[in-house]
Amino acid sequence: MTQQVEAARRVPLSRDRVLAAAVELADEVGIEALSMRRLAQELGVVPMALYKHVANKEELLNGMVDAIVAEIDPAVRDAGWKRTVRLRVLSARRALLQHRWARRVLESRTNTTPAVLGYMDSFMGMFLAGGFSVNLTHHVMHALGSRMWGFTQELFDDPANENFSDMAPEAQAAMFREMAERYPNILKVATAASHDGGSVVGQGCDDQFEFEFALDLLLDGFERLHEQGWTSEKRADGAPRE
Amino acid sequence: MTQQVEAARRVPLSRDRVLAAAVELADEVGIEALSMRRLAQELGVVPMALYKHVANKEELLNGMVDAIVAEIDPAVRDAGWKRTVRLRVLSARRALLQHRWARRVLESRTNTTPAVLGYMDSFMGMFLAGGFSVNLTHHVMHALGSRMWGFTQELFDDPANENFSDMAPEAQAAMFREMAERYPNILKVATAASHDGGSVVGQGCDDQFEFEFALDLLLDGFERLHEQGWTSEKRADGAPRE
DNA sequence: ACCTGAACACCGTTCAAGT
DNA sequence: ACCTGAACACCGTTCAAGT
Repeated sequence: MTQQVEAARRVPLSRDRVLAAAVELADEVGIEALSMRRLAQELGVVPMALYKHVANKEELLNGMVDAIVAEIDPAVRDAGWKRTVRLRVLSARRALLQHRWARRVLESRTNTTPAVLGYMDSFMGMFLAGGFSVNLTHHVMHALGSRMWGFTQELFDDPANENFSDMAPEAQAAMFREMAERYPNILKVATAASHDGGSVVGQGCDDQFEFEFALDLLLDGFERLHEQGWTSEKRADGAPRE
Repeated sequence: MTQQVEAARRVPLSRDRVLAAAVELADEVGIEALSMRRLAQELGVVPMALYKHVANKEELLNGMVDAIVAEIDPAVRDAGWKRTVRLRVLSARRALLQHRWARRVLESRTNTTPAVLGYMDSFMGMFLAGGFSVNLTHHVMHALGSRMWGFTQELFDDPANENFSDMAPEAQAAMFREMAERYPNILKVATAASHDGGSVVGQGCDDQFEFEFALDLLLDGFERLHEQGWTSEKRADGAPRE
């Protein structure tokens, strides 16, 4: 450990080394525990030394996002727009899932970086190459939203009922009764979902399946609109075309 | 101002008063400037006084979310599932848009509160009442994701090009050339979008339109699956039913 | 028993003093 | 000119001392 620090001290700092260490540290201890001070300590330098390579913490986070975006596979060629888009999204999903902090950081970014813009540009290119009109491409990008990054807000991120299995049987029963009374529909859906899944509550959802379910619903919808030649453009008289 | 503080000091603190003040303060100064210390100051009390009404900051944020969720209109009756769901989502959207911090706080919450569970429960109820199977209801809820809260991650939140119009003409032209070279597709889509919109870059997107576009794509998809009697349930031999 | 000021263990970042 | 320790202005929360 001390050896690592010593070795690290010998190699001169660089922006890349700072970013790589930040990604690694966030992977290990979580994004909320990633501070400039802690990162500096990990690199064996004084906190202020970081500020020569990143302007501030905001720029550090931008750089970290770029590093993750770089891990997304390039678009496959000659596969048809639908398959190309689908594969790309699932590749993005894989990259983002490997760094659990990446989703939140990406969402919180307001200044889009070159890497992010580049990804979006190539993404739009897949639709345009597939014959989509510029107009439809625009709306379709909005509809995908953060799904183009391979994620959507999962409403039960880490279900709080992880401790459910640790609870005493009578406490479980009481919670069950309360759920049945106050949230009958949730209970119905949750128990059905875990039917062939895992435990009674929680763990029942296959995130990957749900993600692809929604993705394919949208892609099918896009396909239908594309075939119809749908557009949101107004005609000269101001009435919508459709 | 001092009068307000004086008046506030006279009324005894309560959980509701703390939460209301927190919502108001977040509306005014933004969520990142909302601190326990600042909130206490606004209420004319010592910071530690807050801890008698909320266990910690996390619980304060939970309470704030609940307050916003309470602003969402109840489901309309006898309107058909599609219309009911649509109206509810758009009502949620209105509530969430009135408090720009609410989206981020809602997303960051991991322990779902009773109010949030109640909303989700009534949301599932709309599909079930519309004749959806429990199975389809489950997947459909996942597909809606955060859209059921009336928002989706807008990829250009506050476009950084707000300052674009402030730039010198030659700087604008240079940026334009760089965009054309590095991000040709983004440029194409952006200029087309702002065709009947506003300026050349940015301001071109009607968020409300884009939101409803995606929402309706999904609702139409749900309708189709519902009519087909789609299900993800496995048959006895383990093969998917469809 | 209740209330609260001081203190603790952190932040990101500035700045001036040291080399 | 470069580097960096101390300092500034904050956090959320603990805790003991005061009433």
